[in-house]
This record gives sequence, C-alpha cells and structure tokens, in this order.
Amino acid sequence: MLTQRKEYILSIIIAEYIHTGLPVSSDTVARKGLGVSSATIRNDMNELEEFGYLSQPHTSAGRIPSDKGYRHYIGSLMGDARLSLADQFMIRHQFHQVRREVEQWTHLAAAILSSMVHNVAIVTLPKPYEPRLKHVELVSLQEFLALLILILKEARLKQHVLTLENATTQEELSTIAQKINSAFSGLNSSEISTNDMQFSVTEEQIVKSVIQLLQSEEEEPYEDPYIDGLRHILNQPEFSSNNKLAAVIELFEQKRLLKSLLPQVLTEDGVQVFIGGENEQDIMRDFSVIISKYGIPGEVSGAIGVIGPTRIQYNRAIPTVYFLSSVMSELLSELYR
Amino acid sequence: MLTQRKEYILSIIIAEYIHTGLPVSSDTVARKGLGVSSATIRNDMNELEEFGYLSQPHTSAGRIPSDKGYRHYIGSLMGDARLSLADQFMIRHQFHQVRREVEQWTHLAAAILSSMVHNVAIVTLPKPYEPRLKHVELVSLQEFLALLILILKEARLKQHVLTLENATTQEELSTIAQKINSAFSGLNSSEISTNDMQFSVTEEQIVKSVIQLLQSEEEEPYEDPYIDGLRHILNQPEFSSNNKLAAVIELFEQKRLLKSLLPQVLTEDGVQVFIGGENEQDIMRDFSVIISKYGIPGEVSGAIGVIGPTRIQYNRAIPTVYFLSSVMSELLSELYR
DNA sequence: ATTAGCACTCTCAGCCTAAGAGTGCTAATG
DNA sequence: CATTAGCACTCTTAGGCTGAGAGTGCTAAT
Repeated sequence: MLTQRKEYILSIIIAEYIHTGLPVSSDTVARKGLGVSSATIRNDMNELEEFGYLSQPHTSAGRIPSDKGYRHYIGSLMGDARLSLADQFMIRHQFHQVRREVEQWTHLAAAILSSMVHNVAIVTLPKPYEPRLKHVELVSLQEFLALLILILKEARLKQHVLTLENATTQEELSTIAQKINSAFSGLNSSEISTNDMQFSVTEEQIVKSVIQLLQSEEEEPYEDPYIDGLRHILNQPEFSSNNKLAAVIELFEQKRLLKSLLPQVLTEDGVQVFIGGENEQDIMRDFSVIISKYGIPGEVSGAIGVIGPTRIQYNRAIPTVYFLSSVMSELLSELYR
Repeated sequence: MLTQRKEYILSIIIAEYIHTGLPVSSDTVARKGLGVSSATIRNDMNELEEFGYLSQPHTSAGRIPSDKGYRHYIGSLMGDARLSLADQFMIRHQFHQVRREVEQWTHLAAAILSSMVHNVAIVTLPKPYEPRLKHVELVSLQEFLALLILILKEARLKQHVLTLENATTQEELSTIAQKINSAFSGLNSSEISTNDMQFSVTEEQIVKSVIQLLQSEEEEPYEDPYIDGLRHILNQPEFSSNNKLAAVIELFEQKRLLKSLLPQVLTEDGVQVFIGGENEQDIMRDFSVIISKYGIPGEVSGAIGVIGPTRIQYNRAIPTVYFLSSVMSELLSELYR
C-alpha cells in the first residue's frame, strides 16, 4: 500500500510527464504546493521507484512513469473523467451534420477522436455476427457479364462481377433475382445451401456466388480498419529517431496491429487500455492502445480506438473513446432498429 | 547545345546520384571509363553547373543534379525504357489472380507500383465523365427508413439512407423502383430533373434523392485517392530530418496533393512527370510526381502515379506507371465494353 | 584541348570542457 | 521518527576546437 502522499506525488509526476514529455524532478513536484520540501519528495520518489511505479532514464535525471505507474494511475488515481457536456454536444452535432451512412460515421468518428486526443485513431466498420441475406439484385453489364449485388440484413452492400456461362438478358436476370429473393431472403449461407430447389445452370451459378459471398463475409472477422491522424505521431518527441517511426508506420499500413488486438477487444465490454509492454507486438512497447467495442449486442459490432505513446492523455482518451463508442452504438441501433 | 561528352557526364552523374543519394565527384565519374582525366571532367562539370544542370551543396562537395538536370535526363538521356517482358507478365498475372472488381484493381495497382518503384503510390478510382443512371433499388429498413441504391452506368454503386415522409412498405418501394427504372434508366441528372411526370409525395422525395446523388457524383471531380507504400518514404535518407516528414505525411493524409495535381493530369494524355520545384505546393520542392491518366476516352478516367524524392528512379517509375495505366485501361474496357 | 599538381575550402567526426540539472546521502532539527 | 538543509557526486548537453578527408578550381605544362 502506498501512503496518500506517495499516491499524490505519483499522480503529479504522471500528469506532469504526460504534459511535457520530460522527466520530472523532485523540485517540480515540490512547487505544486505539497507543503513538504523537495528532499522529502526525493525520498518518496525513491520508494516509488523501488515499487516499480517510476523509473529513471539516468542517474541525474528526474523520474518518468513506468507501465505499472500508468496502470495504477488509470485504475486508482485518474478518477472517472467524463467528457464535458460541451464536447458531448459538439460531437453529437457533427454526427447529425453528416449523411446517415455507416461508412461516413466511422470516418467521422476517427477524425473526431484523432483530433481530440492528438493521436492516431483507428475504427473498423461494424460487422454482423451472422450475415443474412436481405435482398439480391442482378444487373446485366454485357451478354456474359453481370453485376451481383447483395444487400445484407444490416443494410450493408457486397458486390461481385460474374462471368456467366450462358448469355443472359436483363429480364432473365431480374426474374432470377426475384426467385432468389422470395426463396432466400432472411437466410444465412448454410440455410441457403441446404435448399432442395431445382435450378437452371445460370441460376445454379448465381446462387453459388451468393453463398460464397455470404461465407466470405462470415470468415473475414472484420473489415480493413480505417485510420486517421497519422500526422500526429510525427509531432511526438519520442519519435524524433525515425527508425522506430518506420516500424510504426509499417505496422499501421499493413494493419497487423488490429489483427492481433481485435479478437480481445471484441469479446470484452467497455473501454480497454493496453499500456506499453502489455501489448503483444514488441514494436508496441512504447505505445498505448485505448480501444472499445461498439455496436448492438448479438447483432453487429466494430471497434474504435486510439493509439499513441505511453504518455498519451489517458484522462482525455478514455472518456472520448467511451463516448464515441456509445454514440456509434446508438446510431447503429437507430438505423437497424 | 551540350557536347556529347558533357551529355554523357551528366547522365553518369544522374544515374550515380539516383543510386547512392550522395553528391558525385569528378573522380567517381572518371572511374566510369571515359578515357579522360578527372580534371577534364571537372571543367565540364563546371560548365554543366553554369548551364544549370547541376548544383553544388557546398564548395568542396561533388555535384548533384538540379531539376533542370533531371528534366533533360528524362527528355533526352534516359531513352524510352520499357518494362521487361518478365515484369509485364508478372503484373498481368497478378491482375488475373484478383476478383474482377474495380476497387480491387486500383488497390492492386497501387501495391505493385509502390513495391516496384519503392515509393508511395497513389491511385484514384475511375470516374465517369457523365454519370448516368442504370438501375435503382429500394430496400425497406424500417417503416420510415429506406436504403436507396443507385447503380450507375459503369457498374458503380452509390447508396443513401432515406428518412421517408410517409410510412412505406417494401412492396410499395419495389413498385416505385420499377417506375423509376423504366422511366429514367440511361439518363443523367439534368435529363431526369426535366421530366413532367406525376409523382406521389414519396415518389417525389425519392426521385429528388436520385437526382441529388447523381449531381454529387458529377460535382465531385474524383474519388478519394488510395495510397500505398508510405513506409518507403521513411527509408529515404533525405527524410531523416523529420519535420519535413511531418509535412509530407500530412500532405498525403489530407489528400491536398491530388487536388492540385489531378486537374492537369486528367486533361493530358501519357505519363506526366513533375519534378521538384515544378510542383505547385512548396512542400513538394523535394519531390517528383510521375503520374498518368487511365480509363476509356470520353467515358471514364482515373489517375495512377508514384511520388518520391526528386532522385526517384525515373527509368523504372515512368515505364511502370505507363504499363500499369495501360493495363488498367484494358481491364476497364473489357468490363464496360 | 587535356592534364598533373597543388593550394584552398568546407564538412565531419571526435574530443574536450564548462554549465546545469538532479540525485542520494548525511547530519541536524522539532 | 519524519523532515529538511546542505553538499558532493553523476550524468547530459551544448559549444568550441582540431585534424583528417574529400573535392574543387586554378595554373602551368604538354
């Protein structure tokens, strides 16, 4: 257990370090009006270091928080900050300014998050747990070429260009589409494939494509994430050495990061925080990820989060991610009922 | 006019500088087997500098090519390099491996270009000159909510969620869609808006949305470009100082670059090269852009290009951009007839 | 026209130093 | 016993200096 003063000192150091990025000296803490001298604080800081909450870049520098320090800060010291009502209002306003489309929303959410936290934001499109066919449309492009459009239950589109085995007119395609719609609307891929209807060659081919598209939607666990605010990362002093930078940019471009993170995020509720070395990827040792699931339980879900150096403003990032994930969830349930 | 030897010296210097990124000394050139001494070459280099083809970082360094030097190299010295047949085959093969969809193609083209030239590739989706309605689909989401799907002439989709003024069933929506399709298929926005048909309130509202969507497609001169290979830029030695880097990344993220470049690209044929200071944006002083239009003349067009430091491998970048733009054009005309 | 030779210029890495920041320890204090 | 003033010690950093090296431009000779 830490004494109250040590807790206080720790929180001052973390707040200060998050603000400046520079190691914090005992003098700096003393000037915050604790009523004790810098020597006393030095003793406390020494113990905080022994307990693993702080570390020293070198003997004659101040202290910086360790991963454990941040973790304690988030758990006990930070308090549960809420977004100001002004911010909440501003965000809601922006969402209502935008066309009512899921993709627009995700892009807007990323833009807001990245600009409010001054770091890289990352958002995936919401994905249904079990894709079901709502409607099929077939459009003739050429004699042997047709565009197959799948509308899924949650108003998501999939499209695919088909090379037909037999020449087919638009009328024929429309008839086929009607047949498929009346027979399969509301079903998932396995339900469709266990039908016992009689099909022509062309119909057979199209139904097969429908099933394939639905299956590919099932298998791919989430869409390519959308990323915004890469520029912020360049202003962080911790990345003035640019070989680290290269690794990070590559991480983002190849989206490996999300692949390792999303499985965890999608199974748990609430805002999750991964600090520095708690991340799997070793390139992520110097980063923290603050991320949350959003969506409608049991129906669709996506993830929204922000990534920055470990000294990211947790007390701003956490409530912002929380609020944005709530707003996205609300909007989705309005749209899908 | 330059003597033949001076031309040769210039081309050696440019090739060498593109390869190493280091100023090229008279000694280095002499060792390339010209049969004259370094002193002679120094004299020539001096003149080349006076004519503006070369410049010197400082008195006791070698020479580096100026923008004018690169320009001359591309125009006269480089020869018209073609992509090797092996490369051509490899590229075509990759395109046939991929699903027949325009978006896939653009992503693949960007990936190939960026990895072959080791720089940032940028591709826009092809955009029709005059969007025409091919087909409309209406899907009921809730009583007062419908998804409007526009299929444009070139098999491009646009979607929009409508809040209906009157409660409407799927049957009613389908009837409306049929009415719109038979009346307006093949027309552009202004032709649709000058109709004199009688509409119900709901029909009126939907037709208005269709017109709006078509118009927004007309006005927006091109889609958000797709970017690949950002990571390459970090390995360029000229960006070890990272304040320049920040400006560049920002340029890419906000896509301002394309906004200033595309109008020129889309009006001219063939591969275009913008070297350093020839670019409008001053951040681009240190960059060259090699870019080309692709598409079907008079119907659809997009752009594909690559961006790198002025010492980019022009003799690889130019033929690669050229070949990729041809392949994309071919694929599109196969798809659209 | 070409070239050997050489003085001159500029950069760069390495080394040193002094200033400054911050600590940890010791001894004194209420 | 917790606190604190005082101070020696450590480490970083910016600045100045230096010598080596690279490359040039000029001159005089061929």
